[in-house]
Amino acid sequence: MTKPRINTMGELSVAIGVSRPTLSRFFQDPTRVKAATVKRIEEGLERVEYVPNFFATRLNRKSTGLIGVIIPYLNDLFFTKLLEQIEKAAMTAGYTVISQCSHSDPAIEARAARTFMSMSVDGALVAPLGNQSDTVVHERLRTRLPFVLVDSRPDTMPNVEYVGTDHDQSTGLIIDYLCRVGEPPVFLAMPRVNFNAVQHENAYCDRMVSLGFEPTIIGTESVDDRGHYEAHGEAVLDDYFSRGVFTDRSILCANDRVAIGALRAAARHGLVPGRSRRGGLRIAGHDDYPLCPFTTPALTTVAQDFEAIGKAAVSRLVQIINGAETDPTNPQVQLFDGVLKLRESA
Amino acid sequence: MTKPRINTMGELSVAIGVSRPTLSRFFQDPTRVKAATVKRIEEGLERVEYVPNFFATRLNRKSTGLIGVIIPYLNDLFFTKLLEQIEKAAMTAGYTVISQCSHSDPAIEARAARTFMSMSVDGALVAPLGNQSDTVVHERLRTRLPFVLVDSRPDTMPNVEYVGTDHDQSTGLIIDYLCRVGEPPVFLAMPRVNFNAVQHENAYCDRMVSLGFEPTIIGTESVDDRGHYEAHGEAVLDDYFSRGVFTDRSILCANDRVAIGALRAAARHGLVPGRSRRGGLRIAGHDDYPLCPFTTPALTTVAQDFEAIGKAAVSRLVQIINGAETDPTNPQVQLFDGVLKLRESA
DNA sequence: ACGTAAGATTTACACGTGTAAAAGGGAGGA
DNA sequence: TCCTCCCTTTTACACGTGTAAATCTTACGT
Repeated sequence: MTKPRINTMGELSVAIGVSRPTLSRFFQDPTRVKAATVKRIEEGLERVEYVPNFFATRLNRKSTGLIGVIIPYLNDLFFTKLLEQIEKAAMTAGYTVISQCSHSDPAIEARAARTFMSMSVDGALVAPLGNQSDTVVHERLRTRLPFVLVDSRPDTMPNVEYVGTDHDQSTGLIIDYLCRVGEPPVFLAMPRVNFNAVQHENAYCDRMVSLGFEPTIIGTESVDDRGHYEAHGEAVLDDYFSRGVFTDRSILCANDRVAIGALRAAARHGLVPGRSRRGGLRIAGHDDYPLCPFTTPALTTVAQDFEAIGKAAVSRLVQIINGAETDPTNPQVQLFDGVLKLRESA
Repeated sequence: MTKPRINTMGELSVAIGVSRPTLSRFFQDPTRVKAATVKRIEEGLERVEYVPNFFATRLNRKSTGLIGVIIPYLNDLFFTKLLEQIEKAAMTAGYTVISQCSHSDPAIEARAARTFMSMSVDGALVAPLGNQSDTVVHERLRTRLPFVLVDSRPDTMPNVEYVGTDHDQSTGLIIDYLCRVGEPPVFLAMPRVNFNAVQHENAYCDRMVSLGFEPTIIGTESVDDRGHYEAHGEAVLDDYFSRGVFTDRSILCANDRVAIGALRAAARHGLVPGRSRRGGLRIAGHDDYPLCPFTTPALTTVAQDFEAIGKAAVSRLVQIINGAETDPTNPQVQLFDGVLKLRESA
């Protein structure tokens, strides 16, 4: 029933009569061993149980086959969806992902970075925490390892490889739509914990101005809330709605989680946002959070292409790992377009 | 600006004039080194940059200080919330968490288990995939390492330590409430991909029978959907509602994600579930998914105590790691009570 | 000045595997 | 039969740290 357990390659080599270095080659790449020997080894492994020691194998290899990934929050489907795509892409590329979460704490983010360095990961993929991120930490990672930023990029680090969404395009897309079909939108911002937050605001202002409208931004005053975006959206709009303000306007939210809070505020005030009633209240989001099709009303938003971003980030990182040149004065930046998701809320 | 980099403890020891074994002790536990020496070492570390090699340190220690955690899905706030609590608890207990996601694939789950064994993690915490989980994999982990199951427990593994929610209690709680205030509920099940699914159904039936009502279960026919619970809930109820069935009943959903789909189905049919209208449609969920307060109407549900479960799981695992006896014929099972969250939908 | 003990150093070996160089073996072709 | 080539084995060393035992240093009390 329970196969005898073997702990070292040495024991294994005497147990199945194949030399240890041959076993070493076998476990790294079976094609480097004669077919007949492969068969003998595999038969041997049927009889005993053995897994090569992870630490011993990585200790001497030139490449550890590891990719480190840092995401800022765990309780946000946006990042988990991104992580999911990254893990899948890395797996097909033959890498093992070590993922760490910052838990919105710069100290933990720094700790994760140190772990990666001490593990000699082949490269690191980082979705930064935001304003609180310790730039020094990222800078150190960048100079030590192949390093690609994902999702958002600090403006203090213009010299970093980056993969994300083209917010000018994606935000422009939904603004154009909103303006085409009804009132130009007010922008419900999120707390400026993130570089994307500012970027969103700017993209909104630029587009509004270029369309000849006056930008109006609300919801920036509320500080922090460490990722409680829904509560933020609800609180801000609840305040305005109860004063009778914005109840018949278009409201573009910084992201879908804020928008979900906004929908909630509308419902509390008996307002039903919808694209059908031209001229009335409309609410739109950004990101295409997985739950958007199931909100009431279903949320109109712009989808980020998680899969493309995840794949591109891994692919670029692997390129750098394999020796692709990177020019700090002119880093490669890949921006993906958003796609309009017309549903009911706007 | 950039401090000189040092790669090995040997080099570091000559650089700051402290012997290598002393440095080794310092990095494991500074209190084992005289205060004056600690100061000297720390001053030295100010001048140069050095991190101990992760693999080399773990290679020889009796304890690696690592805890392996496996969760089935990443795009489910339920599990990420659980993982978050586990990571925090582990961190305060002085352990480093290596988390892996099964991505609903038994092969990946098995691979993660193998990784843990090869990394000699001190213990493993596993939220199993469900029916598709390879029991042999769990069994092997259990016999090799301190091992605790979380969230759900296969009935094929009655001999495992387990921490989760008391579903009889939590489901009973909401059934009692629903029956007390209105019609006895129909149970909208989820695809039986999970042991909890069956357990929920059973808990529902038992309670209904003991209250003298006839249990009615719907939604079991739909297969798989690999975690698309919302779509499942919406599809099932949409079908019933369009035939005019269950439009004025109480509907208890297997979990909140199913319930969110159910709310959506109701909205599509112009139905507004709510506890205010006694005798009308009511919809309730289970788990207290973080978005529940923001659905329209806000979802009445039973909260699982993520924090308690995460802490208890880590704490129990650490006990076992530290030598606590475990009796396979009588494993410790810790079940936490759910808490009723009365909101608007029921 | 001496003895003592706590902490530091030295020495030596261990962990389990990677890897390179040299030596060995077997199958195929002439 | 011999030679050649490919694969395997042998041998030897390396990786960076843990750890135990013995020795040394230092400070302290007398």
